[in-house]
Amino acid sequence: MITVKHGEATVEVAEHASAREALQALDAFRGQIVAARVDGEPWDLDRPVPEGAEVEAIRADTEEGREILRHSVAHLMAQAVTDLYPDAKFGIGPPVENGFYYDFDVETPFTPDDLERIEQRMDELMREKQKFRREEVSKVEALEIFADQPYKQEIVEKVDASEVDASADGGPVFTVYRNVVEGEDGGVTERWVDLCRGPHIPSSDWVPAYKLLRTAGAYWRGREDRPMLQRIYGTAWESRKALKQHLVQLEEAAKRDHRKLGKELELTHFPGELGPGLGIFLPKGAIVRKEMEDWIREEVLRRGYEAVYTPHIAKEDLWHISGHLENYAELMYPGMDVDADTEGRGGSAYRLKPMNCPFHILAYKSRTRSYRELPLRLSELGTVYRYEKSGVVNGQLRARGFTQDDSHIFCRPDQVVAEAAACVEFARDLYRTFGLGEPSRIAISTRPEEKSIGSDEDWELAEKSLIEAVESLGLDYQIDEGEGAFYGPKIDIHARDAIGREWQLTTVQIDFNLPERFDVTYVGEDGAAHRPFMVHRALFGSIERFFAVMVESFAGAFPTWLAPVQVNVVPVAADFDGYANEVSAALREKGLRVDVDASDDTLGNKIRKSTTSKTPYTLIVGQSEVDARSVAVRPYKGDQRKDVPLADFVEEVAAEARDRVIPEWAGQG
RNA sequence: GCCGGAGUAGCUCAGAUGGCUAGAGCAACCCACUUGUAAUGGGUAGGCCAGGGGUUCGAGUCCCCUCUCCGGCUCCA
Repeated sequence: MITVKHGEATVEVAEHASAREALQALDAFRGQIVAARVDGEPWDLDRPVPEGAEVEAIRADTEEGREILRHSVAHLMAQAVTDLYPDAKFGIGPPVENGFYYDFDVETPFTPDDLERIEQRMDELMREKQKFRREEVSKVEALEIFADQPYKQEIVEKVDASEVDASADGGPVFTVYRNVVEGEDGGVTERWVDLCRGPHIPSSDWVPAYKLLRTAGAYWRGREDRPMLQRIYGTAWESRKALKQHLVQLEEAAKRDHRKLGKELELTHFPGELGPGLGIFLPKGAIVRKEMEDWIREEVLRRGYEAVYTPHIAKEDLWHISGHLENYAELMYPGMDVDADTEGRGGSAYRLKPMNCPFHILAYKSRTRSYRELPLRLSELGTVYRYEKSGVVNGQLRARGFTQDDSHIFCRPDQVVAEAAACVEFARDLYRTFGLGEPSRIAISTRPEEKSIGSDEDWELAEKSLIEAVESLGLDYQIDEGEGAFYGPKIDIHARDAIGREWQLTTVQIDFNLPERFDVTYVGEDGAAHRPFMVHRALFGSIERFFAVMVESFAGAFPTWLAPVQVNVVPVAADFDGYANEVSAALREKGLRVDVDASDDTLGNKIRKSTTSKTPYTLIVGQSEVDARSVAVRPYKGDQRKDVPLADFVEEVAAEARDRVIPEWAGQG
């Protein structure tokens, strides 16, 4: 007998008892259990537990439980693919957020029909009630098992056995999972095997709900110089209901696509004539954008920033000094040679700016600066151009020309922490104002392994400062190793939209390199020249990107203060156009954006158009409203109200717009 | 950039296996209707079928190249 425990509870079970038996003995096997955790380590339910183990259950409806399920379904999918395409070589198949994938090297890419066939085969495999049998093997054995699987071999080869296990004498260091079918007579047939840490679901028929979603190309190990494999994405859930919910969520996301809504609501336009990643804000989109810009322009001034304006192009030399041409060249548009003579001699090359920093530095350097001036915060809505790879542009979310609400704060080293913290606070205000709530994630990115400049000491100090800044605000954060910019570490702030999707928005970066390269100085109290630190920060990140997030988060139904048309006045007949115009004038007087629909459409159609354009308020006016000097209010969301005195409505909506109210229904579409 | 898919009217889409002057709904414009809470009726106009090459008696349809878009990879604000 051995002892197992679960919190306070302790119980004796037979030697070699499985995790399942242990949990049952502990009365902890309740609900839908997918696996166990033994002394903190994820554990197959049918794997024996050691003496004295702390055993816990992993429920299927937890993130950990779903990961295990998805990983197992990935195995079943790969097995189905191997059955249908015997020559397929398999790559890796991990769980990912909301699903899983598996990569295959196959002759011809998969089609949607193939996915159906694979699903059918998976259904068959599931009915076979295959067990996932765990086995520990040595490196030599692993290489033998995967003799005809070059990608698996590569994974095995890469691992230094001595690192995985101190017993580097050929002892077990890898785990493989064999999918086996147990016959009636106790015989076992092996169906498939994969290299895997596990754990897995107890049996293949345990899968409650799954669906294959799409195929895509993906580089082996994510490296462009390696072969392109065919990836199949799928999802799996603890219940049919949960799967359904997820699929509905995907549909909901598709409905909110800012490219689709941008077109439907006439917000933005991407004419092919401009080229990929270059868009136009149509009048209605421009209003939303202007409201965003107005807010940030007011706020930066309120917070002690000073506005500057800088050009969009500059001589190439500038980008040599800044280091962009050495570290960033592939993202810059090529040079424009101008002023050369007919032989091509002389002249200068110019470049479109991919960043605003050097310009703000030159603004700082326009004269000698004193320590008394610091921190000096320069701010601009700076439009930059980056030659993004053609495959990555995505509407306004990822454009080749975009506008950063960019600021560079020049400060003394002892001011860095406070300035960085103030930026994070500023970002929180921004998210609250725009209906995104509190940041969902704050990530501090450290020095990249390659392509970075500056001394280790400076990097360390800068990284420490950012951590200190976030900690001073009492906020949680995570460290993203090696994800910093080439000139310094950064804080990236993420937020969730109305349907729970996370977006990376704000970036706050510390830079000690550009001040060095441009020889930026200030005169200290001691009369000597000192080097300031520079904090780069963009709170919206990119105005265009944030705009796209707003469109998707509000599903195009903007709160009143952002809505392109805030009030639409609909007279029930031409006789009332005069009063409709009067109503409109009263609202415009308060700075509200109002349309009057004096078209000869039917009332029903006018209301329909007003509603489908997601106008916050539609006012219906006819004889009774004229008589009472009132309006009938039909809000986009909420109850209709009749006989609202005009003066009251004007005050009410003006206040709502002025206070930038985010209504409760925001984000419901 | 790479892998796959797709491009027909301003928008959403029909146009099997090549075969008459390429269709519909919405939007636009004109006419009539003058409306009380989500689509009034009639008419007109609108297409180098993404662009360019080919195959063919004949190409929106088949082949090749280019451009653009979509889903991913990689990268990123």
